[in-house]
Amino acid sequence: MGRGKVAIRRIDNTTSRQVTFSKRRNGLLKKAKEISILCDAQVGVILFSSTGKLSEFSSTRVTDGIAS
Amino acid sequence: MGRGKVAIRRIDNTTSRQVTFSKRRNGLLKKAKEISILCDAQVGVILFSSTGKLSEFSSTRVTDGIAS
DNA sequence: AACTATTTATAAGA
DNA sequence: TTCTTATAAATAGTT
Repeated sequence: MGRGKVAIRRIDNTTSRQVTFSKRRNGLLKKAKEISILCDAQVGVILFSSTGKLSEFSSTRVTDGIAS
Repeated sequence: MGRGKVAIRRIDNTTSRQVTFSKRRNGLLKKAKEISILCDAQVGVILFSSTGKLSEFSSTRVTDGIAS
């Protein structure tokens, strides 16, 4: 999508890679949430950026079934 | 996307829900793979459909760090 | 399972 | 780095 077509290979430029990570992470988490709601599915997503920053989504609270 | 705009709420019709799950699962797994390659990120996605079927993606082999 | 009309995501640019 | 917008990609409804 976007102004140009992009090949799926590692982005060499560090800044571009981080910008793209931020944008696509938001998109991925949004879609994970949508499919969990639309389709009544249980979904978990976890990402570590190349700088080690964690992002996650889960359709059910992580404490479910552990304690309460 | 698609012929009509769709509200993000549970799809009541079972057939439609399963069809949408298949389509969106494919899209989600594809995007997970793309961000892992483009951005050199570690990514895991796991889905259980409402019928209990499992789908998953991980950017690194699940055995990494467990044995070898 | 294929097909498109449309919506949505997003690559570049500002 | 947040906002814009042209364009690629995903997908809802259809066949």
